[in-house]
Amino acid sequence: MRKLGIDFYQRANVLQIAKELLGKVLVTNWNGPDGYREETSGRIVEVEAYNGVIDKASHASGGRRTNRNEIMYADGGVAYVYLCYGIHHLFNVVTNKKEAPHAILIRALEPITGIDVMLERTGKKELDNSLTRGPGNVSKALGIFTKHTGQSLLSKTLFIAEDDFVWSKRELATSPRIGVDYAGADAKLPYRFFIKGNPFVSGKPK
DNA sequence: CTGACGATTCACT
DNA sequence: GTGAATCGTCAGC
Repeated sequence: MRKLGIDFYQRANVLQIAKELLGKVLVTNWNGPDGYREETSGRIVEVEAYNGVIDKASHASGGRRTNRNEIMYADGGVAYVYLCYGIHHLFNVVTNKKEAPHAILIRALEPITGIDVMLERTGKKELDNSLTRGPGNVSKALGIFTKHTGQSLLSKTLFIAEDDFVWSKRELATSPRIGVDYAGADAKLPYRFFIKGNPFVSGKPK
């Protein structure tokens, strides 16, 4: 496993980065209550790209800049985590350089390590598709909260890595983003990328 | 200070 | 398919 470097995140094409994130491994490694590290990780199978100030679906649409989304304007390679519906913590990867507010929402993972810890965090009894299906569930399973916003993705407790795993091209699918109907024409942009047929991908199958 | 609402999820009809 | 949960954020007064 090789941790992705800063250059991966700071490129200008957020759609390209989003596609490349499919198949990578998202890892958290927080200190557990007993002092031991609790590593949890999963392979990324669904993402959505948010393309800066020109993207009406983005929190940074039109150059909108608030205390909440300020971190989107930072140099790429950090986390943007915010609370949605007062319940769900949604985890995003900030990309591009300073002042270019690009972000990629991680929507689903296929669990790899720490499944027992994830079950504990989510209150589930056994592994099924719902454990890391959907952005709210991803954060819950990996123990990601709004307090982690701004944390470097090159840190020891939160990072993304690659191994030698590769998808076949046929498995890559594209669609409009979910839950962004307020964005007018931009709601139709094909900025959601996922692995066709993977059971952890959110939404109805096909 | 106030009110409206959201890049969602889940239980229920 | 419908609706509730739940609270920080933000625009407007």
